Order: sequence, then C-alpha cells, then structure tokens
Amino acid sequence: MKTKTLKSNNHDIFFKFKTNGHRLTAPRKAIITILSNTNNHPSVEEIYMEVHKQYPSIGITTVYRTLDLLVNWGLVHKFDFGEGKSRYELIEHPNGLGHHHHLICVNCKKIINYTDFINDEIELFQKLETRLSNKYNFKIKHHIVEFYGICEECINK
Amino acid sequence: MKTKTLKSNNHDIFFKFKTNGHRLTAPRKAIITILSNTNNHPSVEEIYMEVHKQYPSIGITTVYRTLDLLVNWGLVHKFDFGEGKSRYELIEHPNGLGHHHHLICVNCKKIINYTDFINDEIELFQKLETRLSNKYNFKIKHHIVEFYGICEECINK
DNA sequence: TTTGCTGCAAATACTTTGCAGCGTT
DNA sequence: AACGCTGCAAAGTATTTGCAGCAAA
Repeated sequence: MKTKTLKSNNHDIFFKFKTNGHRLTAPRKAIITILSNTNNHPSVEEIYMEVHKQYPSIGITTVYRTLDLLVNWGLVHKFDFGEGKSRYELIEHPNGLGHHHHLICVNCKKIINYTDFINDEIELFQKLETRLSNKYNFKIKHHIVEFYGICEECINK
Repeated sequence: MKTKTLKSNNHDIFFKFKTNGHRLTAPRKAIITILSNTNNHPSVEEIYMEVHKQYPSIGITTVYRTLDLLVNWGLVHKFDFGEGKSRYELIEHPNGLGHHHHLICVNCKKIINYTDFINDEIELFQKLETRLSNKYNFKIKHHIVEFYGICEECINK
C-alpha cells in the first residue's frame, strides 16, 4: 500500500515534467525516487551520494537544478534548519498522510518529527488555509510548523 | 505603550548578556535596538547597514557574532526563506503580541505577514506547546508557521 | 533536427575563523 | 591586569553560472 501511494505520486510528478516541456531523464527519475523513499529531509549532498550509486557520472549541479525545478513547481519543500545548507522533502500528501511537523533544538540542531496530530490541529489548518487563501488571494500548496526550543539532553548538559 | 514594551524587553536582553559573562557593548546594544524597532526580518546585510550609520567602524563580522549569541539564547529567531541568506527577528512576545505567521510565494519569494490570528489558532498553539513539551521533554521557546504557495501576481503572470 | 539536459570548472554569495589590538570590568 | 570584544583578511561552504558536448523528443 505504501508502495502504491508512492508510485502513483511519482507518476504525477513525472507527468508534470512532460506537460511543462521538460524532459524526464534518468537522473531526474532517480532523484524523485530517492525523495519518495525517505522519511527524512536529505541534503543536496546526501541526495547526490545516493544518485551517484546508480549513476556514477552524475554531477551535483544536476541535483541542484532538478531540486530547483521541483521546488518551483511546489512539489518539493526546501527546508533550512540553520545548518548552513538546505534539506529537501517531497510534498506528497497536502492534506495529511506523510506530513509532519518539527521540534528543533536551537542548541544542538536535533530535529524531532511528529506526526501524531490531534484532530483540532488538522481541522484548524484546513480552516486556516481556506481563510488565508481567500483573504490574500494566495494559492496555498502546503504549510510547515516548527517549534523551537531546547531538547532534553541540552537542558541536562 | 509600544515604546515601553520594547524598552522593557531590551532590558531583559541586556540583562542576559551580563548574567552570561558577556559584555554589553555599544554595537551590541545598537543591533538589539534595530531588531526591536522593525517589524520585518532584516538580513545580516540590512542590520549591518543600519548599525553602520551609528557606528561606521563596525564590521559585519560583529553583526554575525552578536546574532549568533542571541539565537543560541533563544532570544532571536533565524529565518530562512530560501533566498540564500538568513533573516533575523526578535522573539519578543512568546504568547501573542508582535508574533506573526507567514505566507510565502514559492515563485517570487514575496513574504506576507499575518497577525490577525483567530482565537482557535492561539488556543491550539498553547495546547500544542504544552502537549509537545511534556511528550518530548522539550523546552519550547517559540514556534513558526509558514504557508507556502503562489501569490496573486504570480498566478496571473 | 531541435531544444533541452548534463558535467565540468569557474564564479558567487554567505558565513566562519585566526589573529593581533583594543576596551570593559 | 585579565578577559572578552572587534575589525580585517583569509578561509570555508553551499549554491549558481557559462559553456561546449550529448541526448531525448
């Protein structure tokens, strides 16, 4: 079931390339697949290393360029957790599944994902997106929520 | 009233410097004051230009270093809106006042702040912070909420 | 064949670091 | 006097750009 979801999702992305007059090349497919198969937020370097296993001749520039396209189409989110480099994540399921929020330690930069949303949370965000879309004439694609603070270990250090 | 709030807030920050064995120098005061007096999220460059008016001899390195301290103490938030540089903002009022959320256009990078929270929103975030703090043993200092999408002009372009 | 994609190397841009001198406490 | 702060220049990273060759449609 998970596989199915991912596959059909990739299909949509592949389609997007074609309808935008862009070519769907092997490196691009590989990058999208890697993003589909992780629950993390890989950095460019990490994605590059992974693609490199399949296509040793690929350059990191291509990874940057492909991610840029995906970000501009609103299919991938570019995160910055203050590490001095970007991290990327597929926006697979705008209304729920796979989506998560973050707790970030400002001291050690540890990132905790949480996905066990309370119902109020999901409802509120749906309401908010509708309200803000109308008020600002903004086509909202996704949202992020991050709580910043000090993690257990850093408090006790 | 606004002035009063800002002043008392700066006071707390100034105090933090002293109690941490750091010196409260003129450039540092100037940087904090600049952050207090803006509703934007100035970049390092912008802060530097501003301080420079008062202290022409100041170097941009000092701005970086001061902001680092403030971020590590949880007094300032470092934003990244995908422009390739960071933006900074005082975390003045953890439970409401001055606090805002963002709508960000993934195409033109325009940022819209909104502050007219609905009551449910404020309540939910208080509830969430309590729940997450307990569950993950995390001392939450603040949160950010960002909605990403395409703005009016970019849709019509 | 046309037009887009790619890797490489070089160029940018932002941020961090080393160090010697200066200013606070 | 001691220790922290500062500017400058240099170093370090991440990301972008120019270009010639290659490949998909």
